[in-house]
Amino acid sequence: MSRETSETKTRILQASLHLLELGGGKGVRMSDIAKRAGISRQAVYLHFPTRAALLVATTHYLDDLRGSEDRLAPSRAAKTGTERLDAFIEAWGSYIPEIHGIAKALMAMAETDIEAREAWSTRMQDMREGCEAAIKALVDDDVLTAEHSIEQATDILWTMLSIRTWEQLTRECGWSQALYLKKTKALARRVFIASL
Amino acid sequence: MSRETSETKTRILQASLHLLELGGGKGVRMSDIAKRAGISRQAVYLHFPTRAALLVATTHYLDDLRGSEDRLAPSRAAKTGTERLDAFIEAWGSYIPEIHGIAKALMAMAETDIEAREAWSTRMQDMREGCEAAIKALVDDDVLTAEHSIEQATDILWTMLSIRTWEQLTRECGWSQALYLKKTKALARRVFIASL
DNA sequence: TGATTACTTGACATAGTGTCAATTGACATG
DNA sequence: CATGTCAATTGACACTATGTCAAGTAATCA
Repeated sequence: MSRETSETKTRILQASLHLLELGGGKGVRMSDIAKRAGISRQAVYLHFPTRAALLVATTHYLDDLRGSEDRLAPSRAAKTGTERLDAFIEAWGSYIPEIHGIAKALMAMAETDIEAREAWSTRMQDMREGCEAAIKALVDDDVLTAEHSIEQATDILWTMLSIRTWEQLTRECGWSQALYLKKTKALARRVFIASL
Repeated sequence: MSRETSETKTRILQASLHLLELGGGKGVRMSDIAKRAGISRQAVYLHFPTRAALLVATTHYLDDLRGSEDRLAPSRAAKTGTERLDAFIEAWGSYIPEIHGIAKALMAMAETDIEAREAWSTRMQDMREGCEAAIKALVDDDVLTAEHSIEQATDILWTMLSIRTWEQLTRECGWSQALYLKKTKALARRVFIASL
């Protein structure tokens, strides 16, 4: 929306993003970000009122950079419900590693900070809409498993595709990104598609 | 193992457990615990060197209280693999709400503290063994879906039964505990059992 | 020349963990 | 009774990180 972003503001966002991506979201302090942006710690507060606000702004900055909307184009263009499900998992699942650092920081912050919690919640709600659209495409094709309502199926897909689930499978279980994508797609088909 | 737990130590653990269960793991401070145990904040450190150590000790205390081992008896006694899978989900899934508060605190601490991370990791690894046993029972009955190796099936079940997944479904999606159990069992059958 | 803007420096408040030293009260033992 | 020990108390302090405030500087614009 609002352009007119000052050069320094952008430098701060770049610094924030870089450190967050690098360190996997681990303890990135205001002073770290300031140092990398080449300004004093206090100057950061001239642009962002709190750490939470900076983290939130960083996610928006990342979205702008990576064009999160465009990623969903193939999903929306899919001909069949099954294809759409696959495409959505591919798109979101491939986006996760890129946003993981910042997501982790925001999730941690959300434990204590309301602003951060709401920002995170909104983002996840957006993602949920993608899940719902994919599920509805299955319903349109009349292939959704009978045992799930649309809402419950959406809940399940949303949970399968959560960042925490991705973390557990790739970090704790050591799955490669490719394996994660392949298995998640197969799992989703098995769970949601009736005609197997 | 080591008995000889002093009365005060026990009071601290009780206080810790109570506050953690109550507040859902939200910001329970050393001073809160001390106050509830009826001693000074500094006195807590006479019994537990760090907050992390206290949290870890609290989980062990909870296990002793609730007899986490006994819960798995029905699972181990199950006749068929499918029954075992159901019984394991029932046992662990019912345990989650009881440990959720302390688990959340420990998970949050694990982000920064090595001691906490290792303690948590060990507990989750224990749980994973239960998953593996359930999966192996399916293999023994020759009903495990062909597409999963034992290890991958274990990974998937482990993730399905993670605390994060429970949190998402019951907290974010508003599922009741009963619905969570029912759906999780159904999902596990659908994913792992071939002869459907 | 003077005002405005962006930034700097240094000091400070606050919150929470963890440490330390000096002290108190209870109880046990020679 | 004297002594020592143990558990706990109090108060002070170090440390880390966020966030605030005031005073000063340097560049730019009118």
